[in-house]
Amino acid sequence: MRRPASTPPASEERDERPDGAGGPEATDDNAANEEFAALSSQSPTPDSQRMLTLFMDLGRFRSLRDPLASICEDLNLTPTQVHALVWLGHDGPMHVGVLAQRIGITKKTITGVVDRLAEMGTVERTRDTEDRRAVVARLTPSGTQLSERIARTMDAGVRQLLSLMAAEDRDALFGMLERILARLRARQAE
Amino acid sequence: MRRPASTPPASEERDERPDGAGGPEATDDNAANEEFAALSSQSPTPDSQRMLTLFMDLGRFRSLRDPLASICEDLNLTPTQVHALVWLGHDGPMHVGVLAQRIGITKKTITGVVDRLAEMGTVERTRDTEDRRAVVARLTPSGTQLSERIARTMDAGVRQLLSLMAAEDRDALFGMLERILARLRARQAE
DNA sequence: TATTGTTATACTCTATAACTATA
DNA sequence: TATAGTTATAGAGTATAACAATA
Repeated sequence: MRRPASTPPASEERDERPDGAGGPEATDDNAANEEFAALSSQSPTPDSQRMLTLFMDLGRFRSLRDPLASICEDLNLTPTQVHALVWLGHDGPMHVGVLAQRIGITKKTITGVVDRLAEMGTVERTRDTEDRRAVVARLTPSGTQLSERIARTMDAGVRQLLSLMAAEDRDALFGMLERILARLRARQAE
Repeated sequence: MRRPASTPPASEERDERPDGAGGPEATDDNAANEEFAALSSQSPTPDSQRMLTLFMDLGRFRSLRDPLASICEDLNLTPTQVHALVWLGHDGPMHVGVLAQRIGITKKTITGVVDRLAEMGTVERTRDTEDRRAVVARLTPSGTQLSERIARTMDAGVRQLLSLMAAEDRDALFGMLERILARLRARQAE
């Protein structure tokens, strides 16, 4: 899964992997990367340690590995497949390269993922008439049905989380997340 | 990765996969499962839909797939390996079965994971003298060093998140998470 | 008999490298 | 030349099934 542990970085020909993959189009995460490098050289703060401890404690109740893992179990899908179906259901048809960005995998990997989704009849490929190099992935009716089922399960998970919170905490959380989002968007616009 | 898509459930002989895997010892997630089944049959609420929209919007900036993905990149480790090292570093030596629970994989899978970690010299196996069936995994000095490096990177990620929030929001979030945790613990104690 | 792990098998995910088609 | 995807190859993750050792 990883490089053979002996291959040198060879940073020239590497496939772009926009991990902090941003807006609908390209993103410049250079600034974000530099910021993170600066942060990495600094020391933990009381706040960051407190937050990490909370995360680990929560991880004892629900695995931190993949929030969508339980959905995969029930529907007999892999995490990657679930993420692909969720994004296609939420945003509609898109280039497979963009889909790869959303999921957080490379363009080489997305080919096989879309292959298998197409084989099971949930996704179909078409060529973009504008740019004939590009391949557009789109949900089939059966895939739409499946993605809606996933969305319902995700919604139930969210309701389970919300049921653990008092009403005022819920409202506070919404405001908090919206402010974080506004910051991210402002930073992206730069 | 999944079952061959044709195998019947055969719910008798299946390996236990405690996805909501709880405390240090066994957990009864029967109650939690029943509650979730009840939630799944209900409809989305304005709150749950608002929350889901926020999640998806955040997912455009940072892939929702695995929060630790970027650490894997840098250190040339897989997500599963990172999670194993994090838990062993945080909680100390433990039975490989417990480690599997923490990560969210089955006991069949943990064997290969620990195999590879042992090959790269970060983890070693010993027998539990109390229960000679059980195998204890423990970090080597080199593994401890690596897990500390991962912890520092995680801390930087947390500081990056906190830097997006106002001081009062940070305090509010801590209180919120602590109350959620208290609820989970109370429910577990039942 | 029940529990803890391991082994064997098969499929999926993933990255690297080399390639094709289009811009 | 640069970009969007695909193909080929190989290592790692994962589940099912069958098994061994211990309780």
